[in-house]
Amino acid sequence: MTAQKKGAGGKQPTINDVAALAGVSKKTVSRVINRSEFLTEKTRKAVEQAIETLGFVPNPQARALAFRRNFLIALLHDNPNAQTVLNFQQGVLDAIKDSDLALLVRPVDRGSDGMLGDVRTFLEKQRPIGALLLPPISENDDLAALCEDLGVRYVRIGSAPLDDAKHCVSSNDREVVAEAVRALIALGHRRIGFVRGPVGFRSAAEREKGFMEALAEAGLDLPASFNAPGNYRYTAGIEAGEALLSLPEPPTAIFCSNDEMAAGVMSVAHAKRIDVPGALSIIGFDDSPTATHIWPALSTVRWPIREMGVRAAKTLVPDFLPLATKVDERDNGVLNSTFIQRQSVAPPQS
Amino acid sequence: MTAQKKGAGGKQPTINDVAALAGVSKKTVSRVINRSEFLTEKTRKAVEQAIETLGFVPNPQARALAFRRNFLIALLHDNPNAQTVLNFQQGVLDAIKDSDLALLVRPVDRGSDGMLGDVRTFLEKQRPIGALLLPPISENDDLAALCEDLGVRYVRIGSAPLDDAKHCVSSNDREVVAEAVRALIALGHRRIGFVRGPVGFRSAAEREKGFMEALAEAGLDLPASFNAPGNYRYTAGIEAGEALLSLPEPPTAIFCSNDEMAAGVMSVAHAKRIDVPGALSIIGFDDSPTATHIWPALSTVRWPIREMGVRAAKTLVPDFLPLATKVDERDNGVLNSTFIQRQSVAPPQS
DNA sequence: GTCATTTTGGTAACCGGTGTCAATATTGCC
DNA sequence: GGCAATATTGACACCGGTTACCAAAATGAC
Repeated sequence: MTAQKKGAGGKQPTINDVAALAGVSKKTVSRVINRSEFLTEKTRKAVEQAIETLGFVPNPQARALAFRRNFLIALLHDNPNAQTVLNFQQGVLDAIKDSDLALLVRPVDRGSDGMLGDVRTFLEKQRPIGALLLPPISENDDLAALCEDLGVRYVRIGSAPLDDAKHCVSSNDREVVAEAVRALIALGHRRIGFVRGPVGFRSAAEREKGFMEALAEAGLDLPASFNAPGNYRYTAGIEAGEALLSLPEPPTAIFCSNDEMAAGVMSVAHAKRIDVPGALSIIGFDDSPTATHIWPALSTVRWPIREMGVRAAKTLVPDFLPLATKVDERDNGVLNSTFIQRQSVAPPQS
Repeated sequence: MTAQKKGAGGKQPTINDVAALAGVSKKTVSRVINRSEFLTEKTRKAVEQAIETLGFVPNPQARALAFRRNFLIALLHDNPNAQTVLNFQQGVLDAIKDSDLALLVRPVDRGSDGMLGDVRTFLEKQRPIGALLLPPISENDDLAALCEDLGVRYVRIGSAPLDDAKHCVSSNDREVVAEAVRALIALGHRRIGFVRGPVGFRSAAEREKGFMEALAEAGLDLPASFNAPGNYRYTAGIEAGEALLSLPEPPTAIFCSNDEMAAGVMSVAHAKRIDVPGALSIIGFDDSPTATHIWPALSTVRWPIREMGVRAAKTLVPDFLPLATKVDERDNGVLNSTFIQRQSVAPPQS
């Protein structure tokens, strides 16, 4: 029972009450709150005792005003994938759990003209210590510049380093995509299709690079007809599936740049009575809930999104985190994604 | 171009700067900010002009301190469904868009012992104006009592009224489930299975009631073997599917209490080569992304979650919202869910 | 024109913390 | 013991707004 029950009407005790009770000045209490090192053990104990007795909780608004900084960090995201956002968010919360920080969430409308202005207004009004930028908006350099300009720290999350390690946490998507495609090749696949991500997305480019690398290693090439455009949406997967699976000699395996599009391709396969994985292997990317909710379960690449949230928070506000299991200076901020094998992949028929 | 570009180092202008420029006292500026009525048109214009020129943004921390209240509202959620949380969140943000409010997000671990204590600590530390409780934690009366005790307003979101209208926004799930089941019956289905939600969840109970109502109306009953337990997870859907579809006389249609379980049932049908919807119709609930990402697309019930977010915010903090399209006093806080027909439903065979 | 009443603007105190810097222990060293 | 160096603590202004209260100006009644 650490929580002291206060009568509903009873006012919250202030630092002055604590100071009076402990017989010290409010500044000393402030020092205890902020874990100043220049304190006698005896004084500290006395103050802590008084805090405990009164059930004192420092007023964050007052602190924020005095510190000229809010104890808030902002999570800026466009929402391509709700589960990703929430997992990341959970990671951030894991990291700031025992700190004084709280998390502000702010969806951003990537498309809109006023986007930059909106974010500026938001940051000016809330003045968070820092901002975390989730992809795809993390790829927007103007946003990073805006944070810089406003003196708001920032960390960008990406599928490959977007910035120096102080400002970026990323995963090694390219390598893992290559690994996944190598697995297809090892099974005997030679006609492998590709469904691209949206133009201009770094994540899409990385996945494509990984795919191409694996193909090149094996001396295979990608016919234009096997290379379908996409935009990370289910409907794009449907279109790509229609296109690739209507070819006279369709691919025996298709790598899709994300799970939703893979689900679309799989739907087309079902509609065309093409057996998955017997006649067609499919791989996606993200390990979204969809990956395990479709049948057969989708092989995919999981990026360590929650862990990236933890890492991002530690990178953003190391000085506000308790006992901060510090991020190694020499760390480059790259975390490992994993290729996950499920039932959607098998050797090609005969 | 409302945003004024400030040099990076340049300090944020304060109310004093505005007062000086406009040639009035800070009190007058404060009156303008807070839309006081006792002001000459001329004075107000002058102050607004100065604010515009300086790009002044009132410091929310200072206001919060002076007002003795934070301009924050908290969203407390356990995460059964990421998309739901995010959609609701979006609705809340729509509602508070032009206010001074910001949204704090706080996942809650329903299972953990310290849950109540954690939430208490959070609320005491952040002191938000109010809290929004998403299901399933909205069903926890202790949480509501805690808010009451701490003087934090709250609104509970539920599948049926959980509280008086001042504290609750809900949808009419029961009716719409009944409607969906009636649709099955109208198509000719007589052997209809049911996959329940988790025990103790209000939402699960409501969906079950709706299902039973429709059956009763048609003079049908639910054999025990057609009534499968579930917990809203995909794996529960798999188990339920295995059970129901292995019966000598399996149901021709199955209503699942949520989409994930419906996806599980559908996977089993695919594995057993049972044609959906030819030999088996399936209906889910939630209209989650999964519903449209599986094949065939799932008929389901969509609850107006984003709109509920808007409504919840309006109910929680009507006094902080601009021109608040006020919630009608006579409104009971119930919004309408919708039955959505997709490809997973058809008449029973022969 | 004078007095009472209503509007408006100004001053000072305050919200609950923190920074600065000086004042007061405490310790080390000769 | 005396003095310098160092460790602790406190006084006070200040963060950027708000309210309380008062004074000045404007308006209306006689």
